[in-house]
Order: sequence, then C-alpha cells, then structure tokens
Amino acid sequence: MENDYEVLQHSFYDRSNVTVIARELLGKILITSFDNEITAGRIVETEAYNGAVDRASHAYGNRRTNRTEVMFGKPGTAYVYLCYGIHHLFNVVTNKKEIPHAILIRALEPTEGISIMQDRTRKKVLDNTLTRGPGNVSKALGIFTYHSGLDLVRSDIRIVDDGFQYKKKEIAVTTRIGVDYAGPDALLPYRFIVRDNPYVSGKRR
DNA sequence: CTGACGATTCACT
DNA sequence: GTGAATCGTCAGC
Repeated sequence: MENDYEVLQHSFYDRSNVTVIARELLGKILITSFDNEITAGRIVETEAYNGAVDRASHAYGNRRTNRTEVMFGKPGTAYVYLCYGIHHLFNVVTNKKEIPHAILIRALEPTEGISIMQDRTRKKVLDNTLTRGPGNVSKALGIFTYHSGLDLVRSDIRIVDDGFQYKKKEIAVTTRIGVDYAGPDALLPYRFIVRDNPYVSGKRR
C-alpha cells in the first residue's frame, strides 16, 4: 500500500454492538498477502450476526461445535466456513471472548492485485462480479477455511483504515440475504451496504 | 454411521 | 426464474 494506513486493533472489534462494527467496517480495506501476492479491496457490504440470540447465526443458542468454536474466541479473529460445499465465506469475530458475534464480509471494491484476483477466480471477463458476494470475495483474496482462527491484527489477513469514510447518506441498511430459515430474525436490519456501489451483491434495498 | 442441508454462484430456460 | 454443483457439518439413530 502506498498510502498511510493503520491496522484495526483488537479494541475495534472488542465492542458489544455488532451492528455498529458492521457499519463501521464499510470503507475499511481488507488485505491478504499470501506468498508475496498482495490483494486488497474496500469493504462495501457487510452483515452482522448477533450470536446466541440470533436465529440466523451458527452460534444461535450458544451452540458450540468444532466449526463455531472460533466465534467464541478473541475479537478480531477470522471465522471462515464452507458453504454449499463450494464457497469459503469470510467473517470477522467481534465482542469479548465467549460472546460469539461475527460479521460476514459480503463485497469489496478491489483496490490492489486485481490481476491476481482475476487469476484466482478464473474469470475471463473483468467485471464487477470479481468481488461481489461473499463467495467471490474469498475466492479473489485467496481465503480458505484453513484460515479460520487467524488473528486479523497480526497475520497475512488484515483489515486497515486509510482514513477514508463513506458519508452517512451513502450507506443503506437492509435485511440479510439467504437467512429465511431464521424466521423473524430474517427481518432484522443487519445488512449494511454502500448505495449505488456496483460491487454490492443481491438486492440493493 | 447416515442423511439432510447450507450466511452461494453460475449456467441455462 | 429454476436447478445443479459439491462436501463439511451436525443431529439423530
């Protein structure tokens, strides 16, 4: 990165309101540097998962399994899991140890390493689907389930603040995608998007 | 051990 | 709009 930036510290993630953090993650930059290949993008879509009381969360009812255990770990930890046997979905763990909050990163606007992302995704045509949707984000940045449990403050996956901020008017809040199984909790306003950004997935309002 | 299923994506009608 | 891909996870037997 050429510009000055600061890696988000544990204190950023160690807060009790997961939706506040999800909103603040918009505009931050997610960076991976594996094998000297640096890829990065500005976060433009997130979803909050409110732990034990959220039927849409894997940790609903404080369900602890091998897979969900990292959500009960330190704030600022990566939670990556396999969806539909194909897609590796990347999340950030928030709140204190033992409180399983998480935020799904659903879309990025690419900022660095675009040709590497294109190689990884095997997309022949370069377009806005490169990092649109959580499956594409992980594929483009080279994130896999074996990265689950990594400390985002000191590892090859990091989230940084370069001082950029979206204006309040540029941010919209909607219900989450693909969580119909959660009953009433599917209606919660837990998805945060940058208005009119072409990398935002699914419905735009 | 077994079966059902998923915080998705893409090709196709 | 519909359906397939594809496999780890998890509950239940």
